[in-house]
Amino acid sequence: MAFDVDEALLAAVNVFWAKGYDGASVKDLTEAMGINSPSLYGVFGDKRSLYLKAIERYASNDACAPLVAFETEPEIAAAVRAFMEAAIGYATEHESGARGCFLTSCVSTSAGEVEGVEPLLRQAIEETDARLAARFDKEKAKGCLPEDFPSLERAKLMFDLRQGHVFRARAGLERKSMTGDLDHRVRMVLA
Amino acid sequence: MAFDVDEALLAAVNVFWAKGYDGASVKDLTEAMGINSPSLYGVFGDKRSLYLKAIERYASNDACAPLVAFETEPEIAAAVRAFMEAAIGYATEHESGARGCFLTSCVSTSAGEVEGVEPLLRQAIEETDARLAARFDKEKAKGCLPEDFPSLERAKLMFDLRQGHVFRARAGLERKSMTGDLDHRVRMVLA
DNA sequence: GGCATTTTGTAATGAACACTACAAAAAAAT
DNA sequence: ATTTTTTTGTAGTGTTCATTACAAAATGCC
Repeated sequence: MAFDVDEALLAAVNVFWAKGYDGASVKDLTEAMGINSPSLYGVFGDKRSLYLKAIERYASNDACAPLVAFETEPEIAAAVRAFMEAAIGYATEHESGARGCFLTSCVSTSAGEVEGVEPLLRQAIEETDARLAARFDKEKAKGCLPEDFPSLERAKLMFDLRQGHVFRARAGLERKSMTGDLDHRVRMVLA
Repeated sequence: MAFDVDEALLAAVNVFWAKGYDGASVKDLTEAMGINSPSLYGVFGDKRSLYLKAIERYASNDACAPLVAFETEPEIAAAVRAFMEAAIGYATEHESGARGCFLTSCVSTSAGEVEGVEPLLRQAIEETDARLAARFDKEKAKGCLPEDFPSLERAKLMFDLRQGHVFRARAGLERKSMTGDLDHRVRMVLA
């Protein structure tokens, strides 16, 4: 039976997320993916290529969940809050059991060692910044935010705050230790 | 000649920082440390024990540089800014060439896999939060901040903002892309 | 100076690593 | 139905891994 490539790739994300690139063996990967190593090499190329594909998949899907929350909530302050809450929830209660964020908590480690990783990280950051800023620009066009509202800087601010939550979650801190100041943070973003 | 244990440990930090725990071989470590493997095992125990000691050393020394900047600057707003600038500088221009922060960019990855790491990370975070909060409490006692100023929450905010810069630095983004909004961030920390 | 300890230098150990080979079975394509 | 492609299942390859052994040299301690 031909295996479901996307399902296998998602399984690979979860292994890399739990163990990092060097800590995840091809045996770990093939077991989680439910395929044999010749199939892994046949379809994905090699371990590093699989890793790059895993990063791309994560960056274009999972990492976007808080973005989607931000984009779909109609009122902007509620949208900022939704982003933060989604990010915290995602980092503390992922269905795979992994904590933090694959990109920040694992892929970062290999940025200087595995060729091709750093550009992907940079791209993911820049695209997230841009996507967050685009929502702010929409609010400005509607007159809900001032014309001189610094969309990109506030987008970066939201992204940076998320990284703090991610690190805390990875270190095992409780969700509720991260939710006490969200009102202030939302105000900070929209000030 | 007996080797300098602290110098060797610092060299180990730099290797682990560049390659992560699994990516750093004992050969890499002994070469950088300038000792032979029986000495590494004799003095430090084994690779994992060395790693834990490297984390502790980093957490009690290097990770503290922005804290020291925050604690030594007499005026509180300038102190907050000094923290941010020191954190950015540290993450982008470390003398070893490493980018980001050892704890966030590398140690995080092994949090769920290497026994003993997660408690150290948690401790480092909590101690940093407390140390930042202590400076705020001092300012409150002096009457420079309001009595109801939420020291711990703002300490956490500063720490979380730092994580954003750390991730960007690790991904290779330029220092100047991170410094455009510091005024706003300082204001929000003290609001 | 003599003895004890540490370090060097080197080699070895057993296991694990990423990746490939290949025949048979299964699935997909025609 | 036949042919082609993919996958399974298994084993093998050469290298690397963390760690230990051990003799000789160097250093530290009394």
